[in-house]
Amino acid sequence: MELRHLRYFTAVADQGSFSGAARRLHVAQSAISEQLANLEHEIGAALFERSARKTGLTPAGRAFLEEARRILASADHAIDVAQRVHRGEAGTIRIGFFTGSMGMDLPRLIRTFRRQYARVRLSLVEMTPKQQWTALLEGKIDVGFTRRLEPEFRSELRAITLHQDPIVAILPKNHPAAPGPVDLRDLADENFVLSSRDVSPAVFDKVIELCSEAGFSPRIASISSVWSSVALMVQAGEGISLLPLNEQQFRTRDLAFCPLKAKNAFVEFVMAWSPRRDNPLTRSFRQLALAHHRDVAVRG
Amino acid sequence: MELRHLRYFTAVADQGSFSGAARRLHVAQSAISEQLANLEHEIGAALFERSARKTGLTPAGRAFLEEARRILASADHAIDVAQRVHRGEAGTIRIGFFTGSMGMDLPRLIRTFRRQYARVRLSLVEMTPKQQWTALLEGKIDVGFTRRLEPEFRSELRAITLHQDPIVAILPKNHPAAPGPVDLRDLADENFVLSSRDVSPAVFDKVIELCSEAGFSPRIASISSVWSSVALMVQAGEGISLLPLNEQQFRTRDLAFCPLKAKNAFVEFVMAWSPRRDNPLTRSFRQLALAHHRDVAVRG
DNA sequence: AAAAACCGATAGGCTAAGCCTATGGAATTA
DNA sequence: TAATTCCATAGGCTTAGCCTATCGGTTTTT
Repeated sequence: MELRHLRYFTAVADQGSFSGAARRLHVAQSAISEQLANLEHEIGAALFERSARKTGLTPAGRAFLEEARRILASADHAIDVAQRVHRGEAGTIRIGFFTGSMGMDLPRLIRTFRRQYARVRLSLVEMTPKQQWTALLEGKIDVGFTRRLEPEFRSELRAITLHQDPIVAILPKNHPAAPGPVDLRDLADENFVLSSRDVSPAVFDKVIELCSEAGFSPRIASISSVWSSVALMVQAGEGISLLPLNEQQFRTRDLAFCPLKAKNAFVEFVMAWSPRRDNPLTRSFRQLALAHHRDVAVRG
Repeated sequence: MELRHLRYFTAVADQGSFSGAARRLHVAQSAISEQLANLEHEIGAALFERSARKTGLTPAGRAFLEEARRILASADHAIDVAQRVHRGEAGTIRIGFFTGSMGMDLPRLIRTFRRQYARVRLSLVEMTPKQQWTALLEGKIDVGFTRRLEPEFRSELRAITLHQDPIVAILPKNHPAAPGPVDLRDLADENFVLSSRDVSPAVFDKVIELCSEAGFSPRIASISSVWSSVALMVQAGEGISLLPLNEQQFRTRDLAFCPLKAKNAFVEFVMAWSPRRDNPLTRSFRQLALAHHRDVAVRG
């Protein structure tokens, strides 16, 4: 079955006549006859009742007509949708985010965008900062809220810094250094519970860098990939941790979050995209995100 | 655009490769290339990003893919629906009825049928008994609840009598003949408000026949096509009326409905259909209607 | 570093699908 | 009865869609 069959079929149904439809479609009547015979043969049921002088639908034909109209309308719609997306008037923006993005008021940005671009769907995909880079390259997401890019991605991806996220020490409530500000040198002999480098090289490397500037290399007791298990470990006395402030989803009563004295204790929160896959729609999303974030930054 | 384009398109989208799709569809890779180039040209937007080694969708392509899948599914569905209707498993039964049919417990029949044939839609069309005959011939309805057929339709249509509907005299409350039983001869000098012969020849002719048997031909004061205006006329003292009992939708306080003494004061309530357009679905509907009516008759 | 493998685009030829004109049978209209 | 209108069918033509083969480009293998 092809759309041609449906076009012919609906034309005949509309006109109530094969030859009438042929005139309307600017083809010979025999073409209509042949195509509809094929269609009926494929379906295995008569769609028309042919009696000389008058042509009407069978019950099966009436049922098929409803569907045929719907399909033809959908076909037009499909082309229209593709064109609108091509022009940047509609579509889906796939957004990568990670736990820490939520602290940055991403939800409010989403709401703002939804209001302004009602025809645009937003699809949110949770990924680690590192996963987002490759996802951007592969075109699995259009924009990523992630950490500063590793050098190997700098040529292929663009990124703009939205925020400097302070790194804090996470200590048991009763730790002598709490509540800070903490000098990292005082923590040199602690065990560290860090988040995996696979999740966010930027954070991991920054932690190592800070420790090294403080004159030691951290003794790593355990590595974890999710915030909740880091919290659990620290509470359990397994060690202490250093993490960006915004990655903490909820403050736990039993933990202290202590600022560091080091002035470069920050990791960047960036919005990244692939210039090679740029398109009008994601461009306007980025623009709005930037404006939105400036707005938030000024308020805060 | 043809369905072929959509089949090729979704295959490529699924396989992530032109040649892969070609293998799956058992055609040459060049055929895929050509057809998709045509499709993209018609839409006016690229649907795929071709880079050697990897082929992915553009944003427009992703949007189009959703629609394409829907359309292909609809096409399968359309064929399926037509086949089911052809086999009598689904479809729409278009039923003609007139005011009097409601008195015959048509609503309950509808409900019963709906329960048993959930996939079948019933479409109810109000028409006069006479309109139903031609509608049956033209295939505008599948079954009609109507009055006895005029002779000219007897060869083309079948009808089965469900009920004999007594004709009653409709008199002002204080009329001397009320509440009956009435001998028609007592009404010979009255003015009559009758319903139009165009609405129901059976009723009109029966009324004339009854009067003629009573030895007079009725003086017709007014002819009306709807019950409510007949009631209005009689209440206003314009005349009296003779109508089938079941065509009265609601009893009005100011009117008397009086049985006649004549023993043939009946018109038939019939179910009619066109044997030429018969199909399994309407056949089973008729069967159920018959059983249902027997049931009602026994109870009453 | 060269070779092999794989990708999609393109060219040229072939075939069959779809269209055309012409005709025929059936029913309606003049 | 003749003329008209309907749809089906036959036969021929054109072209759309498919095939094979090849090319340039990239990745993978050797």
